[in-house]
Amino acid sequence: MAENKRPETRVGRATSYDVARHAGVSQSAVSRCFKQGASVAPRTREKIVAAARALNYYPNAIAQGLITRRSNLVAIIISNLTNLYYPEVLAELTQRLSAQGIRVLLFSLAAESDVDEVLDQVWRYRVDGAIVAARLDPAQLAAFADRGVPVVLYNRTGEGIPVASVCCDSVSGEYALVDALIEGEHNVFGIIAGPADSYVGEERVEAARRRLQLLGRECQIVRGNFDYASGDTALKELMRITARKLDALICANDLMAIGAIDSARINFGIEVPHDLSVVGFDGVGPATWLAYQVTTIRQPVRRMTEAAVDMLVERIEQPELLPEQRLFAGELLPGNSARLS
Amino acid sequence: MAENKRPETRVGRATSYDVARHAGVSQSAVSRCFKQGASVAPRTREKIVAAARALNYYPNAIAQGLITRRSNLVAIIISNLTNLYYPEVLAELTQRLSAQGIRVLLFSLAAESDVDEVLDQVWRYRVDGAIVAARLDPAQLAAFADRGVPVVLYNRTGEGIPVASVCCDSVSGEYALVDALIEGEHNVFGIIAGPADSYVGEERVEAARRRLQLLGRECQIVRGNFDYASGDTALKELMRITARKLDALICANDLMAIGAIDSARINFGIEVPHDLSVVGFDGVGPATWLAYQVTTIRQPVRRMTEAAVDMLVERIEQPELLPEQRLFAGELLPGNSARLS
DNA sequence: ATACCCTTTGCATTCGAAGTCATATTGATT
DNA sequence: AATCAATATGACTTCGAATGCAAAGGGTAT
Repeated sequence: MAENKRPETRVGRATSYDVARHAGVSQSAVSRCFKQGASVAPRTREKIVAAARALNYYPNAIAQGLITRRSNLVAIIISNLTNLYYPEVLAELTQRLSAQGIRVLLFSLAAESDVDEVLDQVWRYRVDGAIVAARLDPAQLAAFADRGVPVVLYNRTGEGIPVASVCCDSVSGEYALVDALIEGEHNVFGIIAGPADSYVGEERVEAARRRLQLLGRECQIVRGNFDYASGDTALKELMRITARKLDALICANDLMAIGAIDSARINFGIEVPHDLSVVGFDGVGPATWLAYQVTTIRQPVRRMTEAAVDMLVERIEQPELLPEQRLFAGELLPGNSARLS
Repeated sequence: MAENKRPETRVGRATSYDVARHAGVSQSAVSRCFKQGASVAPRTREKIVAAARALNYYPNAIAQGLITRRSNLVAIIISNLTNLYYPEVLAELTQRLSAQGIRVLLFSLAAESDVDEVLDQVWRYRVDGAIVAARLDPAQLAAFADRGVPVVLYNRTGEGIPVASVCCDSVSGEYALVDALIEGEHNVFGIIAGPADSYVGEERVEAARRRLQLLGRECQIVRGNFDYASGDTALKELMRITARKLDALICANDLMAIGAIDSARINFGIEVPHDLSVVGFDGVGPATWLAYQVTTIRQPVRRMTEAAVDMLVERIEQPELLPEQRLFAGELLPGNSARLS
């Protein structure tokens, strides 16, 4: 400990060679020492650990990635983080992957058209896998398969192409909502759809429409884009179309439901749920706020993210595993934004 | 083009050697071809580009990182993504970094105590820099300096230790809010603070308290934890303490302000802003919803994220640059949750 | 003491691209 | 045709850790 200079004055960080020299062993020994289950004598290990600590040594994950062909990186590709629903998903995914010793390379799309540029980077970083909550076209999905990079889609499917995916069941969810509304004796139904390029959006609307049709009810559909303002706009449009007769409103997500509720109360002086019942989908935080208590389907985010991570890790370890789709039922939150009986 | 097998049957992806062989040139040539501004004859370049395309070649960023000692990775460390304010920041940062050719390694903390484990990984991946929106203790900050990894703190400072940071000015923001409330002739002031370990939380509360004191007003302070439910709880507590006389409420963030507004209206039948004025901080999406229209300070997120990325990139390129603090004034959104005059 | 086995250890090579240096090619100039 | 500069190209080494293989060490049984 007589040295008062830094152990190694070089600019870069200590390498396994530095540690080896300091401990009087070979580089191989250092490598083995940090590898779980390799044969190293206790005395040697001690010396190496001491040297590593003295030099502040951290193995270079980049070099490890190069030689082992395992980057321990997973790409998470999310289209619009501003959708209130995704932050929770992202936090869950990140923490679960961390727990598995996997790091997250995050890609957030400003526009869906940026997917190709993102994929370019994904290939370069030799990620071990990817979790995607964005629309991928068949060619893009094929690229993953070609390269042997496992993918798990989140709340999307391959739409014909076999890909592993985790989804919340739109159909059973919407059926439950529609059935509950029917119980509540509503007459004039409206639907606020999501943007046309949203997979779950279309699925939810289609399911609701079909169920209503089956039960012999007409409905008006207006398109929104999943945000608060579009809930307001769409509600106004529906009020116009139905000559203010609307009394049951199905929204493709909670945020639009909230926008519609506010609009109904404030712009039209309508009481929710007394005069108008509104239901949503997702179970985001604000849906449970006192002012809204939206009747909605809560997605089991924890179970879904757990499934996504499990499926991905499995496929990284066993690339030959076949695609599998896992569909989780959501839970009906009765809330207080709809008369249900 | 007579081959109907894949160009290269190996499991891994094509390397620069494969491309070189296919194009009949050396590996060096391939490397140069993909490097901006290197000398390659047009004819050679064509051959290489054609070969690269044929083999579906993407340079291995891991290998590049090893040899150049530049990973082009930046760590983003965020404590609680569920804070409504961060998703927007994260999306902005990610997109801006992408535009600079930098990839994001995301770390989301479940608990503040996980920072050391996260940093361990940060060192291993040899990130070029980090943007941190989480509490770092002096030792952790020193570790960044030791390793020569530039950091930019987001809405935090080094609290004595010099570090580059980007913040929204709590003091001027709270002064503006307090002054506006004073204009509105309020008498009984309450404050809902953030959690004790939040830097901005403490700063905002302290600023508001000081300003009130300066103007000769007393106030009651109750601690919340930045979420909706704690706004509700804290409001109840304040109503108890003040024997329902509370008529001006300053909340350390918008989410608690919203919780308090809902609680006041629904649990106490109080009219906001007629009987109670509530102000927040941040300018998150829900603050502008029709039902709330929170009077608040909007953080200039775009300018702040731009500054954070610029500062970081500058420091990656010129490590000798000294720490700099950039403080952005927020904009007072008058809203409709407070009587201001 | 010898033979034998099992654990430890080091040497040398490998991953894939970048960059240094020396050589080859090209073209312009005389 | 000879000369020189400028450009183009390839051979070789490097980054830092992992690993196959051979050799050395340590212990036990004979």
